Amino acid sequence: MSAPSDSNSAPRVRIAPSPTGDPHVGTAYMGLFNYAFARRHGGKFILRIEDTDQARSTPGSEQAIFEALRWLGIEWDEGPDVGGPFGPYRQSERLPTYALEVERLLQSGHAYRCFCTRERLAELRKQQVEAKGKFGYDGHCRSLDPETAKARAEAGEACVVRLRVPDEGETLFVDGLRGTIRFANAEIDDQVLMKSDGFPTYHLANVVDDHRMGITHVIRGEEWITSTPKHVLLYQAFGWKMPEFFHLGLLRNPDGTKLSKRKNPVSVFYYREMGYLPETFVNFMGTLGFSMGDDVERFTLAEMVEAFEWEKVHPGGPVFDPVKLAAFNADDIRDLDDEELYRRLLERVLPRERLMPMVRQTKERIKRLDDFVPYVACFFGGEVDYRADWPKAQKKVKKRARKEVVDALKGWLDEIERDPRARAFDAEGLEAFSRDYCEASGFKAGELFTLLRLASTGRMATPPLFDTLEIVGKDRMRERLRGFIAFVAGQPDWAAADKK
RNA sequence: GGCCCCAUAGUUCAGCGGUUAGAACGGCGGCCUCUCACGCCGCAAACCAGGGUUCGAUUCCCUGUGGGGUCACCA
Repeated sequence: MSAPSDSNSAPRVRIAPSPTGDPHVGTAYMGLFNYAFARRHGGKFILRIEDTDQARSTPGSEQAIFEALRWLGIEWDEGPDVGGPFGPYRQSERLPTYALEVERLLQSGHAYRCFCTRERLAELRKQQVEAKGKFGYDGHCRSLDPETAKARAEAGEACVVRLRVPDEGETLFVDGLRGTIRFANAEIDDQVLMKSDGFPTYHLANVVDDHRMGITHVIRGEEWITSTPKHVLLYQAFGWKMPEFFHLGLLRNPDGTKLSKRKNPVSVFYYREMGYLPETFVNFMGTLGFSMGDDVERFTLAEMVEAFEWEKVHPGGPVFDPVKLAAFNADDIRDLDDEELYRRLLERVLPRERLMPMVRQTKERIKRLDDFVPYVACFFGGEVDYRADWPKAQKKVKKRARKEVVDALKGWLDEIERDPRARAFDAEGLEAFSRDYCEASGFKAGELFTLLRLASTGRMATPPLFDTLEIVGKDRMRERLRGFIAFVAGQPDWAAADKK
């Protein structure tokens, strides 16, 4: 049961993405650094799926993570699909382990059962916000007698298990990139370890698995710094040897905030579909927060592995600049020989799966086979030119103030992430969602759909809108709509000035 | 707001006590050229501020400022 983690044995590292939605660039980024470190030292790189959030996890996105990482050439040694000596590598399959460990914590008094309802917690939180005081659990159930608490739980009363954090003193750890980081215990919340549905939270599952899988170095994003003391407390409570911690800077949007799909494409698949070369993409990620030194910035994965050391890693959060990525990509495309480029074009741009939906759409609208290409042009590439047809679209919304239009489009863009029907981005779901959205926003279908049509294709005459959007794809549509919104916002207002 | 992290051109990185502070992307100008792109040449562009330490600070320390993260029965 004890893990093989002598300080001089080969390192074991891991990434632990949760399978919710599209494979995130941030996951690939952390994967790259973990991979590079592991390979550099002849260690193992493990992929563990953290699917403890039953509400958000989806089976498809686990596959998507595999696919995205493999596309980039970031291969793992142990994982749910390839197996390994410390499996299972999917947390939903390790529930008994967590139950066992949590019981130990309960018995040693490092954790306690909490029967507070969500309502009470919400109320507590509200008061804390109003009082502008400290946030966090107030310790209501802390002093419950363990035996009676146990009896209540066994009688079926819903409860969670919380970590008992000392009131006094401080908890510290050494970050390999940032030095010693210390937190006053009073600042640390009594973190929930086990949810009422019997699933562990990230904090518990993460520490238990890292220990049991013999993880020696935890390399992850700096968003985790604040919760690391909780993990440290857990290691101490269990009496386990702690791994070394390295918190990398977070990838940022151009405005400096944490990279998010609201502001930037964040799906690895977007970059694949747009035709970035995987080796280029990896190289580009490797220039963020890492440097070979000597002003060298073009390198292969193998070269990065060979050169990898923590002294070359910079802890600040880099902006992910798609313009520079595109420049790298253009450069690498030029370096491909013609045969190779042709092969990649076929594989990436013209595969059967991608073309087939377009074939169906186009069939009854083209007169000659060759018309196909201009007809489907709007399904490829990034930006689209909507300026020519804008006056026509504008007429459809001539009674609206510019701001109304902009807000409606922004709202739609925001909502497609929240609404489950739109999230899948298929024609049927999109239509249902969009019609409801019209109702809610007070826009007529003819108004909104016209705007979306122009934004997505640059034209006023297209196949049915929602079939079109499905083929254009969510990420591409998001990009185009962002561009369109900026364009409209930059137009002079056309509605009468007295209109509210 | 509390706590934590970070800080060199617009952006990504070099620098690791003494440099005309270097490169890439982007920007600007030029050359090449039937156009565009490529290619080539050049220009502008940075050490957040104030205190220390030191013979000497972009570099080490402190404070401030700015940016970011985090404060869930999400990870």
